[in-house]
Amino acid sequence: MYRTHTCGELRASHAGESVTLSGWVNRRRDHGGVAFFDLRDRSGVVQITINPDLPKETLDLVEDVRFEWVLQIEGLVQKRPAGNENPNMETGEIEVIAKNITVLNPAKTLPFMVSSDADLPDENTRLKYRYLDLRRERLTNNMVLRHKVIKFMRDYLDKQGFIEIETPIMFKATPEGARDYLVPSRIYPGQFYALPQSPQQLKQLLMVAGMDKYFQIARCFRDEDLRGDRQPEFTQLDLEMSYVHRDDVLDLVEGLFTEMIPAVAPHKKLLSKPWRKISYREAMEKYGTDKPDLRFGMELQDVSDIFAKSEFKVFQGALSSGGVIKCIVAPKSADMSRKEIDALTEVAKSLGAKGMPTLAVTSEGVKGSASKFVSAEEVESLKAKVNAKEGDLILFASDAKAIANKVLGGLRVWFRDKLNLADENLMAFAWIVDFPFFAYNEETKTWESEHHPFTMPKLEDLDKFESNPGEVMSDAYDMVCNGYEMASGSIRIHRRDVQMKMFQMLGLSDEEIKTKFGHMLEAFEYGAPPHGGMAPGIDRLVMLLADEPNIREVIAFPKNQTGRDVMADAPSEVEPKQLKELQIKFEQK
RNA sequence: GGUCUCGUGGUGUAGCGGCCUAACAUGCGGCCCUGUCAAGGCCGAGAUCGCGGGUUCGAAUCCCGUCGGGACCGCCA
Repeated sequence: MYRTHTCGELRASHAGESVTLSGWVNRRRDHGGVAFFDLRDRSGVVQITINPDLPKETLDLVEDVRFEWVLQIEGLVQKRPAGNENPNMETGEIEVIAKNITVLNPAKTLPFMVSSDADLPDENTRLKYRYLDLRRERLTNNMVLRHKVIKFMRDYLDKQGFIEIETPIMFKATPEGARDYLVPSRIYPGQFYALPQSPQQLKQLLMVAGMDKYFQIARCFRDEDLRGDRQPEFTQLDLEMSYVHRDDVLDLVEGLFTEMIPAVAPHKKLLSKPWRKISYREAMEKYGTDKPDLRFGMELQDVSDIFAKSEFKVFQGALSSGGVIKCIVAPKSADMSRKEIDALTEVAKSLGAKGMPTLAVTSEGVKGSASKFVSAEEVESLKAKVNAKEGDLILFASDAKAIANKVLGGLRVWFRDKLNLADENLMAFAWIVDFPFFAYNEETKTWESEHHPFTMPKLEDLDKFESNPGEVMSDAYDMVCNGYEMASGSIRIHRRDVQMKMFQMLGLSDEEIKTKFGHMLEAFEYGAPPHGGMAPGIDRLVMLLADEPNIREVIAFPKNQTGRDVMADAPSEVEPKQLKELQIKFEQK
């Protein structure tokens, strides 16, 4: 038997028990006479005490032991001598007096220390030795937290009458949306499976199949460029329900999250119960994004009316070409240096701004790049309207509304980080609702579905489908939290005629519709129930709950920003024989 | 595809034209040490400063290119 207990579970109540432990040497402290090892397993760390009265060969062995050796310890649990307790350790009241030590496996010197997060190595090195990096308490805890989150979801949904159903990883390529990862077929040369961007079609077909309430911890694949919160494969809690309206879905998921957060991450507070519902339009107007961070204010304000007769050419120009003048007020930032303002202007430009006029409210009146061009009356009405106080910095965007919103939304987040405006223990969940159904693509001059092509339009907008597609609202919704999109969902189309119209609006030919989506349309002819669902992203959720800066920290084996697994070195070339079987040849190498 | 940024012993940093024969911490090796918990003390080994080219009397340091990492924009139905 390798062990009778885990390292982290021992407490004062175990005093007097003989135990066997197995684990890694986290630290060693050799005093020449007495020596200590901290033995670690997933459950935690416990101090092993080696007294000098052990046999010589055991003491010689102790001399050789180094960090991360795997040991088996047989010993006696004892309360530590008075004054020697360590309140910083879960097991700090006791120690295990070693009677026998077995080396299960020695270890080479590791490329980095795993017993401390100080001097964290370069991420590439961490990823190359991911199996070592995961030994860190922090990453181990992340894996445990992730397990708890998924376990809670399964238990909760089970109680609510959901069943978990697996859907294929090898499925069919879809024309719209993200790029597909393709899997060549050996049996059908020249044909490909696609890895699902989400189980969207399959879960709808499960509704047609009468499964009623389905969920799955589903892996999704999208071949797009990566970010800190985006991996090529990621995990969603995918769920779908029959005979529901929007609020049935929202209430269910809100209930799940509201109960889950205190259970798995008690230090996190919820912003509000029930969650706010914010229309897409309001989110864009007030926060400049459809995934607002609601942990702080600094809302965008439209001040076009104040500058209707402005002398400032920049403002004039924006208004005369149909744009707006909007601003945000950054608290206690009137003294920002020229250098900082310049750097921030670059941020604004990267978001599409042509410039970034500012007004600093100081005891000696307003200063800043716009101060020369604004009248005293304008300043007074501005200060009153946006509630700017001495020491505040007002930043403007004057442009087409969409650009102004985007720029100020970006600056708002920049100030959040600079001024520490957001409480990191707050989970500011909200629903974004009433999305437009179509988005106009300026490049291709076509209408595209804003969500996905299976989303139900609002019934009252059906007659605007052709006359005014931009005004059609959809029964889609997003869950946002702290500036991240956490989930996306919708009530789906369950009627063949509406789905057909949708595909036609998106410019698909009858032939394309038949070959790409024929199975969906046919399914809808056999009595498809009204249904809807959503899919919360698990990686981002765990990232926020674990206070991690990116989702790689909560994924056991993530890929780097260029989509590479640096541990196994994938993707990699394959044997010519494999390519030949698939009848694949490359034009050049 | 674009913008910004980083690359110095095993690891993390400092150095940013000559004081560099590259510093500090940690890890590593050796010795000492009976109550530590980032144990402590002493000694020692370990880096052609990512790579290539250029400027210069002289380059870790400046310039160009390239490779690799990260952040962001595009992209992500």
